Amino acid sequence: MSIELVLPDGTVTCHKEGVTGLAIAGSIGPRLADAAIAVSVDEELMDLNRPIYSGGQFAVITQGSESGRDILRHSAAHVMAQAVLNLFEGATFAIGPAITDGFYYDFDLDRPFTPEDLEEIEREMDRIIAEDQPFEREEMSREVGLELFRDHPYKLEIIRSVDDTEVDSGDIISVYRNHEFVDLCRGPHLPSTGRLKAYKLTRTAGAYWRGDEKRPQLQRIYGTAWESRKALRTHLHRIEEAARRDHRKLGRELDLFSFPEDLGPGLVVWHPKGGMLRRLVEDYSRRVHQDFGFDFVFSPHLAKAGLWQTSGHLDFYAENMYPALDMDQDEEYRVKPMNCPFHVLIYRSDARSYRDLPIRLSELGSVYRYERSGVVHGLLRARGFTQDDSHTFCTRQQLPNELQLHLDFVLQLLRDFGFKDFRSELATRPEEKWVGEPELWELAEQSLAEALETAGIPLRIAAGEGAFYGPKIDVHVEDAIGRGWQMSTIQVDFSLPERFGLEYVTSEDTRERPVMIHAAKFGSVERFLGVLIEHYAGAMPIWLSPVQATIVPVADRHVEYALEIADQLRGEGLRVETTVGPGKLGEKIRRAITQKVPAILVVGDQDVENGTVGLRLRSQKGERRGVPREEAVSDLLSAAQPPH
RNA sequence: GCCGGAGUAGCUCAGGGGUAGAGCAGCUCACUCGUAAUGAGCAGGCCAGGGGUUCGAAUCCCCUCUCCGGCUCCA
Repeated sequence: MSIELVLPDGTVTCHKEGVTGLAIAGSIGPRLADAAIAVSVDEELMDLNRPIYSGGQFAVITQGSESGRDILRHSAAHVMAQAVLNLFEGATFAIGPAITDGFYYDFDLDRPFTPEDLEEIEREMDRIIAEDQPFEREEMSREVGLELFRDHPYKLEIIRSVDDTEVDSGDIISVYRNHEFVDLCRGPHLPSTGRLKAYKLTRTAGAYWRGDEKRPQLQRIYGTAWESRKALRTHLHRIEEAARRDHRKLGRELDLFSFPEDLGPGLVVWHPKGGMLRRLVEDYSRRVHQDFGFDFVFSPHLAKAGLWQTSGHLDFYAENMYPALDMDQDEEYRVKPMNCPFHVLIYRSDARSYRDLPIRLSELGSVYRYERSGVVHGLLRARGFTQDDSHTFCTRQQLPNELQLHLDFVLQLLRDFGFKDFRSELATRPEEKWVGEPELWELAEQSLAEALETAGIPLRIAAGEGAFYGPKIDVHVEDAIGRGWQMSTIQVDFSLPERFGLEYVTSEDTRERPVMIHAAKFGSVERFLGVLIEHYAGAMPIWLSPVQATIVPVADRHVEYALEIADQLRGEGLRVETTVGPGKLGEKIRRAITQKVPAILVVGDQDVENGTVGLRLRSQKGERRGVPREEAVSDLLSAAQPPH
């Protein structure tokens, strides 16, 4: 019997049944065979040496590809587990997948791993790799598997939970064996351990079995593995680069903000430079909200517990809320974790007609959420933060247009701050618990999907992952070093209008419920600034720089001229500082550069005489001498224009 | 909250049972200088907080707090 395999370029090839992926790769080209890690037939990944019995779409998975790396990392995880079981008496192993940029494996043993343990494990891994042990796939019945792993309770649990449909023939599980080591595994794997060229164990951590804190805590070891030493080095450099950009470090170095211990975890104070940066971002937000037809409202930080009862937050959000405050007798108050109930009350403060809709209420609203002590992380995860929040109330007919408008808004905003690559996630109606009408859900989901398609934003549909009260989209950006961040969120809500009994009068003089759209464009102002600082590595675009230009006089006799130029720039609305006082020229310039000031103007004898400046811009290499003063001013002014 | 690591001057870090050190930053003085650190001097610490062991604790032990890396959750 022969089988037909279709190559990615459309070529149809014929092979004997039972041919291996490696043989096919070899028949295409020897270099391909060298780079091959696995193959796929109709999307099903298979080991290189596994016989193929059915035809279909055929592809070779090579080592530099993402799925090739996944396989490599998964094999690295196996080798690490093998090393750990060899070295640690009584250790048992749980689960060890490939993850973004690396892999981990969870173990249960009577003590945590130490940094020295990692070195020893690496040595044992090196030995296993040097032996070039082949990975051999073996299939067996569930019963045989249960017997094989009788000493490893986590494996038993996995075997019992394996879905019948996962392996074609129902009751069959697969394991991979290399020398003395055997692990339950779907595969595929590298042909042999010797193919692991570059890996590194990076850190240890505690992790709950199946991510459930009620279950045993295991000891996790993280590692990373790459197809070459060079790729590994590049990755380690990227990690260093990320550390260099850490907004907490830059926040201190650039004197933007701090987290004083006396305040408490997750609470930030903004220093003058950071305050300026934040104000610029917020001013931008207000401007664009106005452009898009939003109205501005304000609300307090507290409300009676009853409001949170009506809104439902005390039912499904209580664990993130701060405990009740006793203010007046018998009356409890709660600090707000969200702004929506306040905006709902504003809507409800008057009888609304269809002529009033849509009503778009916006607020830079500070909220407080109780985050567990282990999760706070600088500006990215704080306990007190400010949302550029809005709540739009519209008719169901207006919903598609409104969603389009919100998405346009979000994309303009993210683009204006220098983000170029977006993707988005659409969370649709959950299977079980949900409110509203199915047609409305569908309309909302469709409008969101269409809006994203029109905008050309890659979309992942998270089927059934929506909240019970409505579908939502999250917009993620990719930063300058390729990390993804979730920023904006647009959320449709069929529940709150119901809970608060919101209505409007239609043109037929009947009553209808409005639909509500929650939208946070930055997500949180703090978090957005944190991401922005990391994206730009602290070197903000000139329109956002707290100090846009530093004027440096060469000697004391040039101070007067320097101040004159500073005044002129300030008069044009630029943010300028002048370095008078002691210190050499080089030192002052160095300071301005390390403080990431985008423009440095040096003035000396020749400049005073000719009415010029020396201009050093962050965006250009080196400096320009003798630039006419007016030219420098107008250059700076045009460079400092905000995008909107 | 849980697991690991760590808290020494404003910052970055050394020291590790015998009464605290460096570099940078700060202050003073001198130098007045043309594009990434001039030199000298001065000042600065309840060694996170509390308890214990000891003749003696920054150092060893216990508890608490905070930070870092994860788990979980999310903006």
